[in-house]
Amino acid sequence: MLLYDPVMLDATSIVAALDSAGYRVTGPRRRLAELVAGQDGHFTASELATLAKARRLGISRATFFRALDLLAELGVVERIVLPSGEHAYVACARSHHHHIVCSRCGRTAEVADQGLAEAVAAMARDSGYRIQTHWLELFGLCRYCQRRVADEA
Amino acid sequence: MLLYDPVMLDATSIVAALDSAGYRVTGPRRRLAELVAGQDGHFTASELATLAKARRLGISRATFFRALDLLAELGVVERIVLPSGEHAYVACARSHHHHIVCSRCGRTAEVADQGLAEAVAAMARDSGYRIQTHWLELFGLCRYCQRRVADEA
DNA sequence: ATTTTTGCAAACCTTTTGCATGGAA
DNA sequence: TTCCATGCAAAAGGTTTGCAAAAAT
Repeated sequence: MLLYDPVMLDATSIVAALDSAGYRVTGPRRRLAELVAGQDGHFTASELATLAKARRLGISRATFFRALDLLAELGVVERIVLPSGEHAYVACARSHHHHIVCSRCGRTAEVADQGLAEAVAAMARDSGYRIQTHWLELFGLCRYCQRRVADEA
Repeated sequence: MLLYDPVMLDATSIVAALDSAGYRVTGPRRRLAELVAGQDGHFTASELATLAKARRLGISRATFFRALDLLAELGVVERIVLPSGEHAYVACARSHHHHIVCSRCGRTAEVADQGLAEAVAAMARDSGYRIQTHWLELFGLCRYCQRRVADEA
C-alpha cells in the first residue's frame, strides 16, 4: 500500500475543467488531456511535445505551452520550477500542499504540512517580511529508486 | 535596527576565496567581485553582464556565467531559481539557511530554521522518500516595500 | 457569423560551449 | 613556459509571439 500515490488525473476531468471555465474543447486539448493523464511524475511542456510528436498526435509545440499554462491557471496542474530552471507541471489536488520529486525517476508525491506553516509564520515574524507565498520543494529518492540504487551497489 | 540584513560580501573576500581554492585571480574576476559585492538582493548572471556593459568594465557575458557558477561551487554565493526559471544568485553565509526574497525590490534576507528541519524529517518519514535536499523559498514584501505599498494606497 | 484555438515559424532569452588568444603563476 | 581564463561568436535549449487558417460555439 502506498501512502502517497502520485495524484492521478483523468482526461475527462481535465476536459471538464476547461469546458466549465468557458474554454473551448478542441481536438488538440482532448489529446493533450490524455497525455497529461498518463503522466505520473512531473513533466514539462517540451517533454510532452516531444512525446506527442513521436506518437504523431498532431499537437503543436506551442499548444502545449499555451494549454499547460491555462491548466495551471485553472488549478488542474501546478507549475513548479526544477533546479535546472525548467518549468514543470504536476497534477495537483486543490488544497495547499507540497511536493517531493524523485531525483531519479521524477515520480512525485504530495506531503502534508507537518508543521511547515508554523515555521513559515515564525520566519515571517523574525524577518519582518510579509510573506505572500512560500514554496517548498523536496528532492530525494522514492521507495522504488531507493531499492534500485541499493540493488546496483 | 534590522534583524536580518542582506548579507554583505566584500570584494576582497570573494577574491580571497578564489585564490585560496587555487583559482587564478584575474582582472575580470576582480571586477566581477566588486560588482557582486555591490549587490544586496538577488541577481542573475545576465543582469550583472548588462550592468558591466553599461559601465564598460570589459567583462564578457560568458565570464559571468562561468565565474558565478564557480563562486556557487565555492559556497560564496548561493544559486536559487526564480519562479520565472531564471538562475539567480545571492550572497550567502556558510551554514544551512533559507531565503526570503522581496517580490517588489528583490532584497533578500536569511532566516533561521524555525522548526523546518523537523517538518522535513516528518515529510520524509510519511512519504517513504529518502530526502536528498530540500529547498524553501519565501516570497513577500520586505519592511521597506510594505511601507511604500501602504503609502501608495 | 463570430470568436477562440491552432499551427507554423520566427523571435526571444538565458545559458552553454568550442576554440584561438591572452594573461597568471 | 605552462596552463588556466577570457572573449567572441555560434549553438543550444526552452519559451513566447504574430499572424493567417481552421475549428468550435
